[in-house]
Amino acid sequence: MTSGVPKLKHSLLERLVHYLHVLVERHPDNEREYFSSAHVAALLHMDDTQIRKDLAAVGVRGYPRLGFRTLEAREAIRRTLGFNCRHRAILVGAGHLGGALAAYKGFAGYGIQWVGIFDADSDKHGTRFGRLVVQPLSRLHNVARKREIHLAVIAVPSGAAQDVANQVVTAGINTLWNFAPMSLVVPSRVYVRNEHISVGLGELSYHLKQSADPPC
Amino acid sequence: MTSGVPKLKHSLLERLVHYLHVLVERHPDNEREYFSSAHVAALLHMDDTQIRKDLAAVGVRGYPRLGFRTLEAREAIRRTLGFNCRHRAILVGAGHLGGALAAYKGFAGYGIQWVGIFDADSDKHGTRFGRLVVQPLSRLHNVARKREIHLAVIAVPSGAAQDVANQVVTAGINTLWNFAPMSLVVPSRVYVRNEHISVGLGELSYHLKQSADPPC
DNA sequence: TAGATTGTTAATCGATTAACAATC
DNA sequence: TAGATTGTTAATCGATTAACAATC
Repeated sequence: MTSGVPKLKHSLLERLVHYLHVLVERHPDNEREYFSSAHVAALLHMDDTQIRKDLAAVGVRGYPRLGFRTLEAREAIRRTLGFNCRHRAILVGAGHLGGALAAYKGFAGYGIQWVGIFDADSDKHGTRFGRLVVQPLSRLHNVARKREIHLAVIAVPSGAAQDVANQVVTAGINTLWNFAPMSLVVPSRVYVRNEHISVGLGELSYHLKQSADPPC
Repeated sequence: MTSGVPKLKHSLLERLVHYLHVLVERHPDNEREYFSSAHVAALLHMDDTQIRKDLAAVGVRGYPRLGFRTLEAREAIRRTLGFNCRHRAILVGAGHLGGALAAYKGFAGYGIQWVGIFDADSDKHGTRFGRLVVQPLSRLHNVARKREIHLAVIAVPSGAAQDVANQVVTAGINTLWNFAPMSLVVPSRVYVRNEHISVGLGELSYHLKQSADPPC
């Protein structure tokens, strides 16, 4: 491995997303030209040293007495995370969840560009989702041949997920975002991010159990 | 802090969920009476010592030469996470995402029992979601008065989320599962788990940027 | 018995936090 | 200048991994 750019840890990436929230979405401090590491740290219940180190890691330097430039930090984080790139993505599954994802306007701000929506159910074919029309999954190959597709979002029932994953991988897509509550088996070159609902639920359920009175 | 039971770390809870997947859902090894820590470790790309320590933490002892009893470990994890409890929950938001959550059969296996679905949009009132009918949010207080509600799942657009959170908290619900892509301000006694799509997206976007050719 | 696997202690590693000099 | 805040090194803390005796 002779790559010059070290791969950033997931934990850092996650913290960067939180910083971005604070910097752009969460607080009316948006408008402030500078912010201090202590300020962000307090909002996120973190140590301020961590903030400074993380910002240094993405190439942002602060100014003693003033803090960090909001605009500069925001753009550096966005660039680091790749939110300024255009990620061409397809959505497989036009059910409730697929509909929710297709309807979410926020994706555009993160660089996601939908180039196709697919579903196995022929009743759904032709249905409009914004600009796009639901197509049979069999058309995936044609779509993928025309333009490189970077990401496939899988929002189908568990029973269909592995089959969909196979087809998507065969079509040459190497990054998968899996919303089906099951693990997918894919070749090692393929990257899968699972959005398993049970992880969050496990945490919540434990919390509910702990605070139950009388104990469940 | 004189509580006898130490609060388990989130990281442990998350690992437990993964073990449960492997043990019940993921592999046909379901049927095996025993499993070894090395086996689970290999499937999850982890160190086997970690598995043994985690199982010990939830009170499961293994048997030298044999491993751990599948059934015993599974039930211990489920009990630890509270999946054997009945968590009475309401769902606020009957849009795409709310529909996806209401339709997900898996929740029953995690102890979630829906006791009400609410939406601000009067066009949706009366719509059936399985056994339940969408009600106006104003009826929340009545529903909450009849039976204690443990959890409120918030699946409304960003703009409405804070308002919904306020009402839910006023109705006496102290645990929130927030699917709206924004942070909620709540009293400190209220526990919020955020399911922010941007966290997963940040990781994926970074990965896509790294593997982009030509670089985005 | 020999051998596979656990349980646990010790060692390592990495992440977090504290301290403080440098800066404007 | 005094004071607030960064940048960075050192210290602490906790999590991970290695080692190995105990067990069946």
